[in-house]
Parts: sequence; structure tokens; C-alpha cells
Amino acid sequence: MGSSKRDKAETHSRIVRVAAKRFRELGLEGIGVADVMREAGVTVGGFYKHFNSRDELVVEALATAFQDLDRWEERTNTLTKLLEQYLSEAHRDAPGAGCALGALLGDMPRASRSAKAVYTARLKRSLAYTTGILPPSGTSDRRASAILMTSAMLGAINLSRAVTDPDLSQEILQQTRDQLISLYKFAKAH
Amino acid sequence: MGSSKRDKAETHSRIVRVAAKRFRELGLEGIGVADVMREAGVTVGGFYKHFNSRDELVVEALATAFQDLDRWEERTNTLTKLLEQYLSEAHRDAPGAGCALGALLGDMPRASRSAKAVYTARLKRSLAYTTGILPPSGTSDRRASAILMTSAMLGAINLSRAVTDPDLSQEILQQTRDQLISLYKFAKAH
DNA sequence: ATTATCTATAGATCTATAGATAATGC
DNA sequence: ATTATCTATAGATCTATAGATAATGC
Repeated sequence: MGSSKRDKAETHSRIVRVAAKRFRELGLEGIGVADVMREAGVTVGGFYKHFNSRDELVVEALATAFQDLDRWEERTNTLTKLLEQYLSEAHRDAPGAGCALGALLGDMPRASRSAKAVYTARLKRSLAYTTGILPPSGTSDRRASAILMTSAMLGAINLSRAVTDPDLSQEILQQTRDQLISLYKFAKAH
Repeated sequence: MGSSKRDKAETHSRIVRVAAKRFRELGLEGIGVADVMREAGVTVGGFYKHFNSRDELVVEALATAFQDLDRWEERTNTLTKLLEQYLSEAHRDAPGAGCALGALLGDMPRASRSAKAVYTARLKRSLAYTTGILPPSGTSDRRASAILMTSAMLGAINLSRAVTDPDLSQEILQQTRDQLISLYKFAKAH
């Protein structure tokens, strides 16, 4: 007990990191503040010296999880790489370290207004990123293609995590990936 | 108190109907058994004379919600109608009466094994249905197209419910719908 | 006698708060 | 003196069970 202000900042950061991982794995209601605190190496009593409410942790954890997505988008500069990595079995099996837009998609319709606002802002950035990575097309504008592609990617990663049949799970990832690649790789040819 | 066996069957059906609606609106963890019972016009104490566990209610409610989807697919026989109805603001705003594959997508990765099995079986039927409604294509097989289309539809309806920005919500529905229609309407031309 | 439903509650959560403890930092 | 963290707990859930009540159905 009795820690410095620097220690508090480090504790705070550890709490948010644990939450950013566990919320993606278990959902926004899937873990309580006591368990998050314990995993961060502290006890539950200190929680409200760090956050005014549980929802404040949710919002900070979302922002942190989206920073992982920032870094991933920075390193991923072609359409093929984007799709092969996003719609992979490795990504499917590691939601805690993966895309928070995908992992928390189904939680957002029922999330707090503040959490939805953070999600919405980050989705807009990803739509702009995806628009930029698409090749120019003669028939349909890239913004519309980015929306279709984002819907399909988020839908497919969730479906691949939802089904009990491993063959179907793999088929969903592979076919969505292959269809999107062939669709936009030859976009000019349309 | 003191009701007939027929009354019990009707009570049972009412409980499952309430759950099928509320689970789609609020998520599988979004409402407790006491509130479901109260909405069905009975009290919580009788619950375990109807179900061995809460999860048994979840499984029955899923099956009932999927019957709504059966009926909808039976009445919907063209690709354009399918997409215009599914990716509409009316469907977005009425999850309790809408597609359970969409409403519960994000809950399934963390649901019980029995619930996931019911979801998986119904998804397979919808993939077969969607495959059948697609026009023949020269370049890619219809099964693969059905997977992409289903991923995009489920992703888009969830995104449209997730965002706080009404314009973006509407844009996601409209662009996903228009892109999919133009993609498969002219599939033969590829 | 059996049973469908009721009231009441045990026991296990979970969020939030109160007050103690042991450091930091003026 | 202030504060970061601790132990302990209040109060509000939620699932599941116990036992009472008032009908049904042999």
C-alpha cells in the first residue's frame, strides 16, 4: 500500500489493458470490475479512485482496444494482406488481441450511449482507411465498396466465432476472403 | 392457481414467445427469468416446472425465433425483396420481431454450446436458402456468394444498430443493399 | 392424489461506498 | 496532510429451490 502518483498511472494503465483484452474476449458485460482489478494485480476497493463508474472503464478500454486497431491498420497497406489477416483462423481464435470493431459488434446495439459514440467514431476512421486501400473502380464508388467490405468482414469474423462446426467456420472465413479479394482485385475490369 | 394441462402448455408457449422477443431485443443475458415470467403473466416460482435451467429457455426461445425466420424466408422469393426487407430501417428498428441470426450474432461466440448448436443448424439452412435464391453465375459458385452475402447482411444490420449517427446507419443499410443487388443481379454478365 | 402456480428465500453474483492502512510529497 | 490501495460490506441484482395453495383429473 501507499504508492506514488507514477505507480497510480501504471496501475490505471494495467487495469485498462486487462479490460481492453477481456471485454473483447468475454463481451462488455462478460467480466466484472472485481475480476478486472484482480487480474491487474490490485483489489476491487480502489476501482472508484480510478473511474467514476464501470461505464467509464468500458469507454477507456474501448479507446485502448482501438489503438491496437490503429497500429494494425498502419502496418497493413494492401487489400490482400488486410483480408488474409483479418479473416484468418489466428484472428478468429484470438479476439482479446484482435479487432475491437469485430469483437464488440454485437454488444454495441445494447451498449451505453458513450460507448456507442466511441465505437461510431472509430468505425468512421476504419471506413476511411478501407476506402483508401481499395483500387479505383469504374462502376461503383470506393466508399460504397468499403461499406460492403466492412460489413462482410465484421459479419464473417463473428459468424466464424459463432458456429460449432469447425469446417463451416473455416469455410466462412475462406469464402468471404476469397470473394472479396476477387471482387476488388479486378475492380477495374468491370 | 390450479390450472389444467392445457393451461400449462399455453403458459409455456407464452413464456417462450416473450423470451424469443426479448432475447432478440436485449441479448441472451439482457433479461432475467423473473422478468420473462412476469411479462408472460405468471410468477418466477413456476419457472423450473417448465424448464430445467435458464439455458433450456434460451434454446427453446432460439428455436421459436428461428420459426419467424422460416416464415419470412417462405414468403421472400427474390433476391431484391430479400435484401430490401432485410436491410431496411424497419427491420433495424424492430429486432424483437426480426431475424434472430442477425439479432443474436454477437451473443453466440460466448453462448452455451447447446445454443450455438441451434444457431449453427439454422445458419446452415439460411445458407442453403440464400444459395437457392441467387442467380447462376459463371465466375464463382453460388455457395460462396451466399456466404459473402450472409456475412454482409448480418454485419450490416448489426452495424446499423450499433452506430449513434443516423445518417451513417442509413448509409450502411443502403450501400450494402445496393452493392449486393448490383453484384448479383448482373452476375451472369461477369 | 397430482399438479400448475404462488409466495418467500437461500446463495451467488455485481456495482458502489465506507473507513483503515501505509506510503508519498509538501 | 494527502493519497493510493486495502479490507469489509451495503444494497441490488439473478438463478434456483422449498413449501404452501388451489385447482385438475383419476
